[in-house]
Amino acid sequence: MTRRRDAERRIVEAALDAFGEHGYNGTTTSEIARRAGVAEGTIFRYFATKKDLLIGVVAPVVARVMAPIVKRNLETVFVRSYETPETFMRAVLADRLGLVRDHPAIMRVLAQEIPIHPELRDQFRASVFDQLFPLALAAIERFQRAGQIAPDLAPATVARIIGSTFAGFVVARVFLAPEAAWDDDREIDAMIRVLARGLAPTI
Amino acid sequence: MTRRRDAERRIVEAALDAFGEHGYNGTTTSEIARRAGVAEGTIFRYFATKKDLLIGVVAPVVARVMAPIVKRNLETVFVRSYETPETFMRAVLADRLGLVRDHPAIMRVLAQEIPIHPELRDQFRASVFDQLFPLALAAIERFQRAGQIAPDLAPATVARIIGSTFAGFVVARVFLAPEAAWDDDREIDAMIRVLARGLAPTI
Amino acid sequence: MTRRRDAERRIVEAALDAFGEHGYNGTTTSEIARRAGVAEGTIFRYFATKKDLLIGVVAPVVARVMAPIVKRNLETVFVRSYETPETFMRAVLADRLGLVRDHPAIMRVLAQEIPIHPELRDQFRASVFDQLFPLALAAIERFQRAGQIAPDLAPATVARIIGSTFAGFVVARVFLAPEAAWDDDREIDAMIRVLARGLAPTI
Amino acid sequence: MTRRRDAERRIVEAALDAFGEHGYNGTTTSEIARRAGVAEGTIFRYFATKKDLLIGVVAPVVARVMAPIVKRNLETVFVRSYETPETFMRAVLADRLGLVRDHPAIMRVLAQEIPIHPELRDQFRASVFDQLFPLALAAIERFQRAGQIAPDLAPATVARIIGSTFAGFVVARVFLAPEAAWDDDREIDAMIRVLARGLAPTI
DNA sequence: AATGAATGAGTGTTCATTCAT
DNA sequence: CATGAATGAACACTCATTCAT
Repeated sequence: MTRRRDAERRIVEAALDAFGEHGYNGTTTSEIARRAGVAEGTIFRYFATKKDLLIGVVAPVVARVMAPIVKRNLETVFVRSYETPETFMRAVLADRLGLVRDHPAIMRVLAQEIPIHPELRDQFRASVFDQLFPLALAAIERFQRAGQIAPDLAPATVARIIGSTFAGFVVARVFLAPEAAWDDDREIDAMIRVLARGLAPTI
Repeated sequence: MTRRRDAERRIVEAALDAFGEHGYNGTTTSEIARRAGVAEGTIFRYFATKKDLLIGVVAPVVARVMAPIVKRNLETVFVRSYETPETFMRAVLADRLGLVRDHPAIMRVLAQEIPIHPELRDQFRASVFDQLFPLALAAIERFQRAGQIAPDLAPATVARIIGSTFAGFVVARVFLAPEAAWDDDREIDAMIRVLARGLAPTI
Repeated sequence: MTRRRDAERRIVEAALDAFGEHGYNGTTTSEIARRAGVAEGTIFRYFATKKDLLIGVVAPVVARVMAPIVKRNLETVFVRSYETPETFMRAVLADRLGLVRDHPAIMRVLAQEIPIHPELRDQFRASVFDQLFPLALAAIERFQRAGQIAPDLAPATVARIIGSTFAGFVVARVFLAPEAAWDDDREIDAMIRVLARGLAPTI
Repeated sequence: MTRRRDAERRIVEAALDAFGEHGYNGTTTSEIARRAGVAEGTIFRYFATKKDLLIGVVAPVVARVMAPIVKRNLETVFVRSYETPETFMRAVLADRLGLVRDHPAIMRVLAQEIPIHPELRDQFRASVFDQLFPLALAAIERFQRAGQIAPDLAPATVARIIGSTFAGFVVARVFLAPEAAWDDDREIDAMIRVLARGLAPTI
């Protein structure tokens, strides 16, 4: 039993690593088997096809890992009334950065394969995007009504600017230069400060 | 000559489209030949291997299309002394958005294949990133010395925030929702305003 | 012991059914295991290889089921002096039809696999054909000497005509149209009558 | 062009031989390629799947070789008013024997694979059986009305007896003992005589 | 120069067989 | 003994590349 779960887990991890390095189409099942330390046939005991390793392993990880975390953390984040946009953004960023730091390989594979596989795209859109975006818009509008974010900015634009800034940091931090000496607190402070002032209403 | 260049051009365009849709590894040379309206063997008269269609077609497009434009436009952009960060950012954004709008397929393929092919990554880094980033940092530092951008922000952080915000807009605009009704001027105004205020020194 | 024999019997029956439906090469051991309600490994406790399920199960069935019945019934049939070819043919046909009706699946598998597996062919030829044919020829010659079958017909030809006519009925009856409403007695009467008259000496 | 047709023909012949020897499922595409003297990939230039080698080569041969010959020869055979059942049966047997003698391998493969592949069975039934049987029944009924075949015999039974007798000869002649010294004329005479007398009305 | 048929190494997948539990 | 997870050789099929025309 331990063995079994162990083999499946090793296959999934090997597939993630390999997909991340060479892409889905550039990865052979024999390489996954070699990396996982199992026979090639063993892969197909757990996943009927190679695509099931993507859809059935990467995507469920989206659903299971992302959605719950998203729901649990972000809902409290968004529902909870933050006093200022700063504290709001700081909470969101901490959550998202933690998520990516915990699952960098999955994020990487997702980013690479989503443009190519419509199934992945649909699943990702439905399970993640459609749940996050409305919550974010609602929170932004609340801050606009409270006079803490400029009311003439379209909420979608605000969300995109915040999201882009965070995503840029996460991508640079985790993918582009993971080995650089990052001072996370300083970076986060800088981003929060720039965004908070930039989004504030004109006095 | 015209004939020849014509065939080569059609092959390159066909490869770009196909790579963009199915990725490099998910595209067959026979599909490229079919799309280009040439025989499969003809492809190999112009490109010794399939990878040369990526390295030798996509990447040279990076070098030829990006670098010159980059050099010509951005150098003037960066060298020219802008009066305010607003005008600076507006010029940069206009240039980058134009570039992506003119070559969306190449951008897409680049984004997809760069994580997979080290050669592409190196070439891109050398020809684009290494040329842009120092110029951007220099401009930002100039604004900081002029008291127009907060001096306590790390120039690299500033560059990343600006770049992320612009990239987020471009990605949404060109790739994620190209069919939506975008009011480019309004979006650009919003981004510039948020960034300018956010980056401004504390009074 | 009962258990064991029970499992073995279920495996054999499952194999027969599956071989009959998809052929030997088209049947997987896992399907046999599923049909038999045993684990895949259990099959190999009783039969060292898959081929032993054909050679060692189907063929022994030929030897055990066919030969004894053959010997017991047909020897009495052939040895016993029938008064007329009609009664002789009627006895043979009844016996053969009963055999096929009792073991239709084995007959079917035999017919399908004999052309492919030389071992099966040899075993079948030795255990069945070589025992039947001489007896049949002897009986026919006896009738010819008794003036009940035309003496100018080659005994082998007579045997073949009788055998073909019976086989055609059996095949149609058991395999081609098993669900049709057959009036066995009428069909048998017709065949016997046609053969008896056709084989009778010219007056 | 000659080359091309030559390769396709060699593949078909190699497939026929191999299927005949080891059955469809027992034959590998690499063996077919080796026998045909082409690369394995070449097979798939002409036949998209291995099954197309069966369906698309064997079955069309049924349709093309059998049906036309059937239509041309047998229709004239059946439509033409024969004076006696003897001449009728002699014509039918000559035609069928010729067909099998010309395409023994295809007949063999058909016999082996028809029980396993429903597509083949349906195609064979529709293109051959459904066309032959009604014609045969009509001819038999004509002879019964003319008082040349016993009227109390069911036409289907008569057809089956004639067909079985012929099939038994063909099978023995072409498949079981192709190397034996056969006196075809004598065998045919014997069969025709036995059947004609056997089927004749009681005086 | 252009073609596209031929190639064969390589791919995802299957399955008879083994063996630790 | 029975099990069924693991195995890996073998399979049908693909596709970048070659080359005779």
